[in-house]
Amino acid sequence: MSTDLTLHQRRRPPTTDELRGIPWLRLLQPEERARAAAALLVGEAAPGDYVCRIGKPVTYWFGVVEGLLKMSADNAQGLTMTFAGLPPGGWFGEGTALKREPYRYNIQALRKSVVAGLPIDSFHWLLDHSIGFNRFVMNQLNERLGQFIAAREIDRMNSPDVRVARSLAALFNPALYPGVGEILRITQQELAYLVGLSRQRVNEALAVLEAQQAIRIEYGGLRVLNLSALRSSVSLDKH
DNA sequence: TCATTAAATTGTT
DNA sequence: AACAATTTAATGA
Repeated sequence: MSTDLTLHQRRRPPTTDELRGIPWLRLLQPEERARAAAALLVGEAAPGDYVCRIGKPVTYWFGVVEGLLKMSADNAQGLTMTFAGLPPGGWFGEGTALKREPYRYNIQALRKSVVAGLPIDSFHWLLDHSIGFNRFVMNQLNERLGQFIAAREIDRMNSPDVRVARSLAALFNPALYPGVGEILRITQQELAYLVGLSRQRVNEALAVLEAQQAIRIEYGGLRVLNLSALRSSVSLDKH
């Protein structure tokens, strides 16, 4: 199924097109930006590949340029809990990078993805020198906190329709994932892996959400019509 | 550019 | 889990 850390083998400098998709670069001063861009590396991750694993030392601050990743951890009972899906424009690992601690979760590619990495020394240099960068990281930490709390709630909910709705709302968070836009590129199979349901149940849940005018199903993805409806979605199950 | 074919994704049982 | 239907991507004239 998967091998380890192939990202760390074939890596290359990012193209200008890829740099455009990195949301925090435009918050930097020109000199800061030049320095960051020179340090950035990108690599490919095949489906099932781990970008980082629990316990490994932090070497990079990672971001998704293209594709889709899954952030998860195993709890004491050995069950896997998915915290978040990471669409393009999403950056993660700042908490552990800040403290130079080992990773606290696994990041795995759900499909062929392009992942960017900022070496941890450059990460700290930017923290020490750039106000814009600090703002971005602070906002990122704040939003992520809310997302972790939401993930725990989602995990406890038993209604599949609601789980799918909330997970979609999290994936669509414009503060964390400015690269997503109004169309979210995700297949129903990928969403099923993310939420922990079967594909046919996800398919059914999406149909319900479409009937509620919250989304529109499209081939290979979906369009979010009403984000707040997804967030506040409540179970309509019969007793 | 168009037509054909393969591959991916979705809808249903 | 399996199957058919649909959409997209790739190929070559």
